[in-house]
Amino acid sequence: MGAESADASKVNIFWKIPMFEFLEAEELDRLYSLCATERFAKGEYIFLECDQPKNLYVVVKGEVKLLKQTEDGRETIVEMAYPGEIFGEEAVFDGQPYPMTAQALEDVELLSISRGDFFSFLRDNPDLALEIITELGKRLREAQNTIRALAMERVEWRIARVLLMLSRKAGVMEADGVSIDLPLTRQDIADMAATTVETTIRVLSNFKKMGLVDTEKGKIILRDRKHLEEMVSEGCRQP
Amino acid sequence: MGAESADASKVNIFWKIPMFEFLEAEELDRLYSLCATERFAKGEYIFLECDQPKNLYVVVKGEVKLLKQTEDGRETIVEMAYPGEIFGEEAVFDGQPYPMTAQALEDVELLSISRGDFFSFLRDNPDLALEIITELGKRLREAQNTIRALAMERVEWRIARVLLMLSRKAGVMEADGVSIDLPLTRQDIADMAATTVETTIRVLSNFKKMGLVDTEKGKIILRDRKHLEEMVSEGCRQP
DNA sequence: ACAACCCTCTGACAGAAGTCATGGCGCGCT
DNA sequence: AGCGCGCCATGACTTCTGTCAGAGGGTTGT
Repeated sequence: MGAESADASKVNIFWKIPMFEFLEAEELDRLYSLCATERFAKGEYIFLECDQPKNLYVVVKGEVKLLKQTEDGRETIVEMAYPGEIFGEEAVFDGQPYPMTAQALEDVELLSISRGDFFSFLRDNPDLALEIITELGKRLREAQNTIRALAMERVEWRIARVLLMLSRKAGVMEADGVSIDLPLTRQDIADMAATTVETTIRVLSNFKKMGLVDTEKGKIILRDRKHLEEMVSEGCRQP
Repeated sequence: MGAESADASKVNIFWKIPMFEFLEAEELDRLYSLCATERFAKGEYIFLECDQPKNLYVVVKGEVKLLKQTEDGRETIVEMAYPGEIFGEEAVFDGQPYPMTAQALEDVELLSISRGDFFSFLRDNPDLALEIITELGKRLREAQNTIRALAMERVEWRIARVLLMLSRKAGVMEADGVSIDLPLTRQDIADMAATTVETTIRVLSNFKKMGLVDTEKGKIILRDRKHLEEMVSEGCRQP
C-alpha cells in the first residue's frame, strides 16, 4: 500500500468510497487525475433536467437533491446523493439528457469526470463496471420501493419512511434518539414523500405529539425509531 | 416453432437482443450453453419477492409482471419484462433476495443463467458489463419517471401513460389505431397505474366516450394516440 | 429598528379517488 | 342446461389529502 501520489489526501477520498476502494493505488491516482473538483453553494443547480450530459459526479462533501419538476413549479425529489455516492450516471452512460435536476442541499464539494474519460477508465478497469452494476441494482431496488410506497402507503407511512431513510444516511446518535443532520425544510421532506408542505407539517406535529420525533433548532430527532420502523415494515411479502 | 434441438435458432435469440448483439458468435454460443430454457404457464410465479436469488432471466417469448404486494393482497406492478429484456438482475448482482415477485402474464419462455455462470461470463466479456450498465440506467430513468408520475399526476394521466407504454412495447398497428396485444385485465392496468380496478374501469369508459380508446374482444385499441400523448407529455421541464 | 422574506403552523373547505355494494356478461365445468 | 367463477360495469358514500387563507416567529439586510 505504498501510494506515492501527488495528492495523497485527495486520492484518499476515493479510497473511502466503497465503489472504488478495491482499485489499485495507481489506478486511483489515474482516476483522480481525470477528475476536477467542483463546489456549489447551497441551492445552486449542478445540472438541469434535459441538459446534455457532460459529467459524472461523485459527492465528496454535502448532499445533492435529484429532483423532477412540473410546469407549475411543484417538485419531487426522486433520489438523494450522499457523500461517496455518484450521480448523473444514467445520462452519462447512454448519452441521453439528464433525466432530472441536481441541486445542492447544502454547500457541496464534488468530483466531476467527463463522460469520455470515465468510459476509458472503465474499459481499463472491468471490475469497476461490476461495482457500478451492483450500485445501480441497489438504486433500482430503492426506486422500486419508492414506487411501492407511493402506490400503496398513506402519507404518514411515506413520511416515516423518509425520516428513517434520512436517519440511516445522515443520522447522528444523540442522547435520546437519532438526529438528522441536514438543513431540511418541511418542503424538502414533502418533496421526498410526494406530498405537500401542509400535510408534512401536520404529520410531523402528530409524530411529535405521539413522542416519535422531536425538533430542536431546525433539526429533526427520531425519538422512537422502532415504532416508526413498525409502521413502515420494509419487509418481505410473499404471495 | 417447437425447435427443441436446433441450437442455431436459439443462439439467434441472443443475436436479436440488443444487449447481446455485439458479442462474437463463439461467445454467444458459450453464453447459450450456460443457459437453460424454462417455460411457465400464464399466472405461474417465476420467483417470489424475498426468494434467494438463483438465476438471471432473459425473456424469449411472452411477458413477465414484476410486482410487489402488501399484506392485504393488493399488488403494484413495478415493472414489466418483454421479449429481449432481462429481469432478476438486482438480486443476482448483489446477492440480496429478489426485491419483487415475477409472474407470467401469459405463457412465457425464458432463458435462465445461474448467478455464478453469468458472473464468470461477464468477467470474460467486459463490454457486456457496459451494455448492462446502460440497460440499468434506462431502467432507472423509467423508474424515476414512474415515481414522478405517481407523485404528481392524476389517475387519468397515469392510466394514459400506462396505455402508451404498453402500446410502445406490445402495440400492433390496426386499421384504425394501435391495438395492445396482451391478455391484460383491468386489474393489471390498475396495478400498473397504482390505482383500483373501479377507477381504471371508470377512466377507460371515459376514454372510450371521448373516442380515445376502444375495446374489442378484450384487447384495448388506442384510437387517438396523439391526444393521449398530449395529456402525458413526458417532456423536459427546466426550472 | 424596520421591513421583507422565508419558514412553520393551524383551520376550514373542497375534491379526487378509494370503498362498498350490487348486477350483468361470458366461459368453462359437471 | 345450470352452476360457479372471473371480469367488467355503475352508483352511492366516505375519506384522505390537497387547496386556500391567514397568522406568527426568526433571520437578513438596509
